[in-house]
Amino acid sequence: MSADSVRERLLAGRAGPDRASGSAADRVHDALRADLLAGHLSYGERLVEEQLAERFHTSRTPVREALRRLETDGHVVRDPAGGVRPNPPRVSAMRDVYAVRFVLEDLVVTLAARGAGQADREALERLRVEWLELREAWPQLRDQIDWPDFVHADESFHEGIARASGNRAALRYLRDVNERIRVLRIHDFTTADRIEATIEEHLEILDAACAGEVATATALMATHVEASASVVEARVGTLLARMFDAGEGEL
Amino acid sequence: MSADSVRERLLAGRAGPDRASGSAADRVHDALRADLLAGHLSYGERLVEEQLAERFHTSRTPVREALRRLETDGHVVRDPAGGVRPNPPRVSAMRDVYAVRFVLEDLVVTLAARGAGQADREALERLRVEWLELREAWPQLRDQIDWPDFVHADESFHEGIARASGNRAALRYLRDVNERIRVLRIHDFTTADRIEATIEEHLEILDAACAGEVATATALMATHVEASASVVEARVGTLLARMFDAGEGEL
DNA sequence: GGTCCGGTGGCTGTATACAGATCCGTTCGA
DNA sequence: TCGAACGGATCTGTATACAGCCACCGGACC
Repeated sequence: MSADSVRERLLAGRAGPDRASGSAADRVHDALRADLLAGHLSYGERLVEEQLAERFHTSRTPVREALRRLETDGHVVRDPAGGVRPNPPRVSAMRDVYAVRFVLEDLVVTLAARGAGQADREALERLRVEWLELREAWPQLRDQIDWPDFVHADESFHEGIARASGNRAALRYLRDVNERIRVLRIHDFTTADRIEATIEEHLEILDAACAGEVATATALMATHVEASASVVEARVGTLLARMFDAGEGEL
Repeated sequence: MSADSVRERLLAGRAGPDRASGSAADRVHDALRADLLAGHLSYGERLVEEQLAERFHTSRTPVREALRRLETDGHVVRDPAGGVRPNPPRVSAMRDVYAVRFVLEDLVVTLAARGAGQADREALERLRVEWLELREAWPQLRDQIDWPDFVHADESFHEGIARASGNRAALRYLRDVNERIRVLRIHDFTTADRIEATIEEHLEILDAACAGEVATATALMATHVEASASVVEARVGTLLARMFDAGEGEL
């Protein structure tokens, strides 16, 4: 397996499902979501349907729908004065979502490691092979990718576990959780150390899960998610402080 | 506290937030949701924007929005042939959602019983008083209410715990969980026995939580939710079998 | 008889006009 | 000078027309 193909897979989920061929509502939604995640919109800025329609060369109808979707995903909040504005990240809200993530990740890794179905076990094994390849390829990749993009590889790992759990509801809720904390988790992988540690942790979890060692797998997963939460909280704390100083957002 | 006022509180949440004054989209959404929960729509029936607009004396625009909301709440699914149709309940999907509910209820009761904040502790105490009153009033209420309506009282108990946990994300996800299993949970409270047992279990949980006995509270909550799952699954199993015999839905 | 192809109806996606609510500035009066 | 009412700008909610897609159906050809 070449480093290039691993790199391709790693970057595949970067912008989410890249549906250039989708409806106008999809286009607007994806574009705004990307802007929000990249921090291109300041938190005071109001997003007004008419203006967005003009910007995306479409009418208000698709824009309306896109804004509603962004709202239910927690990316924007309604402004009493009309329109919506980017939902400023708060440390307290992040802690709440992470607490939910802990218990959901524990649930899916338990189910996956218990491995009732043959198909689930095989899915775990495939995931393990992928991450073995990624570890192999990392020395070459580290100069070729923007490290924050690694968050998408990380998400695909956790999504893989959730799939292997066979619990579709848990998968759906974990996706929602990821959607809500992605804007912050981008700040997780900013050093090579963090990425290399993450790769090792993922492989340890997969080893335990594939071996059916439920207790080991859940313990490792708890440590893994805990570490991510700590790193993100530390980084985000200083980030929010900086934005606050700059008068860009409210805490 | 009179039985009447308890009854009033108990039935308050019956139809969800009853916003007769809301937008047309809200009206359509609430009406369709009520129909779906009451089982007034057969699972084969396609809901088409134009027809619904005529039925509710409005245009397609609010109907569109209502259908999208019902879709994200899992009440309807898109039909490849156009429109949406009621999402037929499946036992396997119910088990998945209940597995998520287990871990979320465990999380919130843990947080609530740990009771970091004074306000949370007071909220728990108020909830306990409400259920003491409900137990008191039950002998009179049992002839005055449709027992399935008790599901709304039950939900308000669990929502109260989630509020007292102080974790807004968990509260949001539990609301979503409730939204998805309500159509089935209606079949939980069809006997006086079940209702009386539920009241006692709620009070035991609240006693433990108010006393800060975390382990006891979580154990009681687990037993409580487990019992609900069993009862619902048994009832729903026969219900789905009957619908299937009648050719109304697909499994 | 089966399969492929083109027509056709139905439904969604989108554009656009209009109505109603709300907020802000201004002006008039005390 | 302060307050209240008026007016206008702005934005969302809703109605409606139009365009395009897609499944379904019927017929022709293999």
